[in-house]
Amino acid sequence: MPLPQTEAPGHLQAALSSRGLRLTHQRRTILSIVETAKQHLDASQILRHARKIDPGIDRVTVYRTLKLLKRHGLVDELDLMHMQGEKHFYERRPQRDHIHMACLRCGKIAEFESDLFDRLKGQIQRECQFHILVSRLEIGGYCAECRSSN
Amino acid sequence: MPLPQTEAPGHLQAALSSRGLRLTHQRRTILSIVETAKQHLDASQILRHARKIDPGIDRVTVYRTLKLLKRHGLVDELDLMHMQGEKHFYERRPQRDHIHMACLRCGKIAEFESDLFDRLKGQIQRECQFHILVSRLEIGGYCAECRSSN
DNA sequence: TACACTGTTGCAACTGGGTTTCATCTTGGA
DNA sequence: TCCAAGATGAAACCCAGTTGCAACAGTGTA
Repeated sequence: MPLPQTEAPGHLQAALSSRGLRLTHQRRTILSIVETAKQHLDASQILRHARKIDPGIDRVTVYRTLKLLKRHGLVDELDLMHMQGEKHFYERRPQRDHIHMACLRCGKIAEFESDLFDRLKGQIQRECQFHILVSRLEIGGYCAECRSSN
Repeated sequence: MPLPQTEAPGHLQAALSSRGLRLTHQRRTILSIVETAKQHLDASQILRHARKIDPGIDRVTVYRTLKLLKRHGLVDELDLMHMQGEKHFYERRPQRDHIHMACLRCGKIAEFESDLFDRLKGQIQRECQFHILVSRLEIGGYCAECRSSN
């Protein structure tokens, strides 16, 4: 489940400091991991990566930083249909929202962008008078490979 | 956040027994609660309701039954944007999928059905060759009342 | 109606992701 | 360089959900 290439390296750091938040070593470390991740990582994976750079970093700091990033809309939290227990996964917020499709057989996660999705959100904003801040569309089912094989 | 009226009372029980699953007292109790719920309930609320009918019922049984119902596609599990910690909420699976909108200010949950949503899922099935079993679209933001007041 | 097979229940102990508390340390502006 | 506000680490904690196991109860069969 590769993520699209980082649009702007250092973007998260810039976004944090422009909001007047402190850029500590630990935050820089965590930010760079989230920013360059090739897959969706959960908190414990982020911690493991972070400790390769800064062995003293604590899991509490990872949780706190992720919470901060989420609160500022810089990362999105995913459940990926709870395929792996209650873990949450994180990805930097993309320019354009996408849909996550989780194959319940092989576990692969695919992403998909769609005009229809954008239009749907527009419809909701208009018809429900609902101001959207976050949206999460997760789909569980079987991917093309798993459907054909067997 | 009222749920639409139960289409077929006893439907969940019928669905379970038609699949060859045992209809125990405890299951009947839990099923009737889920079936007639006026809001989205989490496991502990379901347990509390169930104990009014059968005081001996154990929370483990509630968890196991909800898992069973979910596995058989009879109920859907919702996160409601994690507004209340890591609780999961349950609703009997509706005829037609709907979107959940969670107001991050007042906590109200609204539901919305849309042709665009159905078309979007159709597009995914076609273009991604992905066979959809479950889908969950949750939106967080501000509802009409919270936008206007203040 | 009784039997027996097998799935289900209740209990207690456990798991694991995430949070709280608090003393200590660091950041970034003056 | 100084220092107040904010961030960190360590340990204890919380709590939703799970597991292992002995006892129990539906359901099909005779």
